[in-house]
Amino acid sequence: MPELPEVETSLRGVSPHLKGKTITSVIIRKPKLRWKIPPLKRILPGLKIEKIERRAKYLLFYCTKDKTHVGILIIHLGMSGSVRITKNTAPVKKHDHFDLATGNICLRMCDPRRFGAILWTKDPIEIHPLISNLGPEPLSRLFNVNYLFSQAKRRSIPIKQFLMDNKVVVGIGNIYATESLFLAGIHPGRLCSNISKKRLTKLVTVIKKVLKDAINLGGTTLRDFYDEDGSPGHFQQKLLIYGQQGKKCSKCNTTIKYKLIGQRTSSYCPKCQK
DNA sequence: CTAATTCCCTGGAAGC
DNA sequence: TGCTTCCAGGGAATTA
Repeated sequence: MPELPEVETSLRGVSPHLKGKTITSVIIRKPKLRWKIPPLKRILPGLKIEKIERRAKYLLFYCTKDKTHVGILIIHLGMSGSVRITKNTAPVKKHDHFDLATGNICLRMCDPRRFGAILWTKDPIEIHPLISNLGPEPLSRLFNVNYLFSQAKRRSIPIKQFLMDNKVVVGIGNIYATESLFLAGIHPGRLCSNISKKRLTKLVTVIKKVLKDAINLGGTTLRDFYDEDGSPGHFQQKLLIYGQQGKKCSKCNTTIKYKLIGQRTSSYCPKCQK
């Protein structure tokens, strides 16, 4: 399930193969993922991929023609999507829904559950409706304790749901919210407005560390995530609390429990997290 | 505005 | 073996 580290891993894997290249062909095998895919066969060929960036969990392919900006291809991996670099001629696997080729090199998107999205916009990315209301990037300076404290005190939801809210901070899903709260010693069900500034300082620090560590290990592969080679990430071997219910806490040996918070399973150590 | 709930979709695991 | 049931998940849409 791609969260920020998995999308960042995808970006870093794919970008060197595609940056500066001209798109030669497009194949759409499944016309609709989360939404209908726009008529990219007619739009993209001949355009140059000027650069690829990530915002939240969106991959952004900036396309130009004769050095002039034309539009941005937006790819969201949903919960089961992945992109990889293949040869054009490589056999198509089940759920390979989309190809973008530059000569022999092909960006191929696979998405079994089809919660992903492929979109096209000519507008500046900041005004796109999916992007314009997003909170700050967690690895940026905008995401700091003063910001988090001011946001948290005007909301009344559990801290875990708060962290997973895109308007608060982007890119943090169930895995990294769960891990960060364990490392910060905060119970996932605690109301966000009821946490001291000191504890939120710790939380900001561990969120940044967990995300960076995961990026360095190529992300977390639980079911569907693979990098641009088709290799899995390795962060799942470092998971201390996510999915560990019933096992012993690595810090205090207490049995790890879990409960539903905001319709998501949330594991926690009842002794270490208050 | 916030918060709570439902829905989209399918593979894999568990239960019988 | 083969069925049925449940669960995972981001985030948009809907409702209160």
